Amino acid sequence: MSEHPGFALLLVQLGMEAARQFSERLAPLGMEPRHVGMLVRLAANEGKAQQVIGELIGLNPTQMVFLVDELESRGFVERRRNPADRRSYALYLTPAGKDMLGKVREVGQVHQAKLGKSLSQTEQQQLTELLRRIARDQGITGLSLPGIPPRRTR
Amino acid sequence: MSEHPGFALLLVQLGMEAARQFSERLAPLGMEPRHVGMLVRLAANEGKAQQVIGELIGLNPTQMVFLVDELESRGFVERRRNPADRRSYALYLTPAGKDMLGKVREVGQVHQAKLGKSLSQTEQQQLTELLRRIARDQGITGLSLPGIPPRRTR
DNA sequence: TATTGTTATACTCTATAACTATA
DNA sequence: TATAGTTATAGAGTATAACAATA
Repeated sequence: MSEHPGFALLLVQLGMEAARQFSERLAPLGMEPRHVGMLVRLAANEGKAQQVIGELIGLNPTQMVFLVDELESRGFVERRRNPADRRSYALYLTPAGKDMLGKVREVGQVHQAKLGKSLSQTEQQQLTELLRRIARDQGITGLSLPGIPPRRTR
Repeated sequence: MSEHPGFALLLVQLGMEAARQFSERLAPLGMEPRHVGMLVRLAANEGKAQQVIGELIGLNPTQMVFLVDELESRGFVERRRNPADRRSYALYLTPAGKDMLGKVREVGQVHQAKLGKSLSQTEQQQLTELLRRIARDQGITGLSLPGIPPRRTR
């Protein structure tokens, strides 16, 4: 087990390492993985209610409050009252948020390139295909990133 | 990014899922991933000092105290005073600890089989080979499992 | 004085429950 | 009464610092 780890253990270890490196590479942008999950999901679901977006990312209402607070205070996300139901907020990406999302995607590409630099292009495609098959089989659909929770500083 | 995730994101997501499932499958044995890390490392390093083992797993002296406490109270690990240096403890697996390690390895095999059930044997070998290459390239050698920390109940 | 293992403490993360304002 | 979002609080997880025994 320790000498010749199988793919199950390798997945866990590489997953942790990939997350750690991604987090490190996001740091210069002042972003963390949980912010990325939010921006990506929001880009595909603008105008939906805060808690609806939260369910898509896998965050509860409480976590959403702080995460949206952070991104709103940095001008990446906007809360707009829904006139039809004044209890709920509709969430939108601001232009600055879209810019940041672009930068984050670039970081993601560099990140993946460095992670896979010992594999050929063909091998990277093979790997992606194999992992996708497992993910589909295991019912992994959402964009769940290590859910480091929001900080309490308003 | 959300539509067709690359292997970097897939690694993170599958790694988290694999860890979650492994943890679930260990539960009937009353074990958690951090215990497994300890037993596996200890099997290959019996008689070494507590803090030396700790470094191999990536746990600090404080965490080691609680983790060894847990495993010792369950009769899987034994602390023996080192006559040459009475400050340090040499750690050993008990027979019960070796039995448990065997069961844990079985769980690990079942776990991997279920995780890879949508891949052929050949594909599983391909995947393992590709992941090993990345792990080697990224300098991942140790047996680091999600380091859920020990509980404070003595 | 330095080191092994231990204990105490503070800090962060996370989940849950209580609260407000609208419905 | 129920729901969206918010705030408060308590429990776990984690890192760090202080401590006792031995070297």
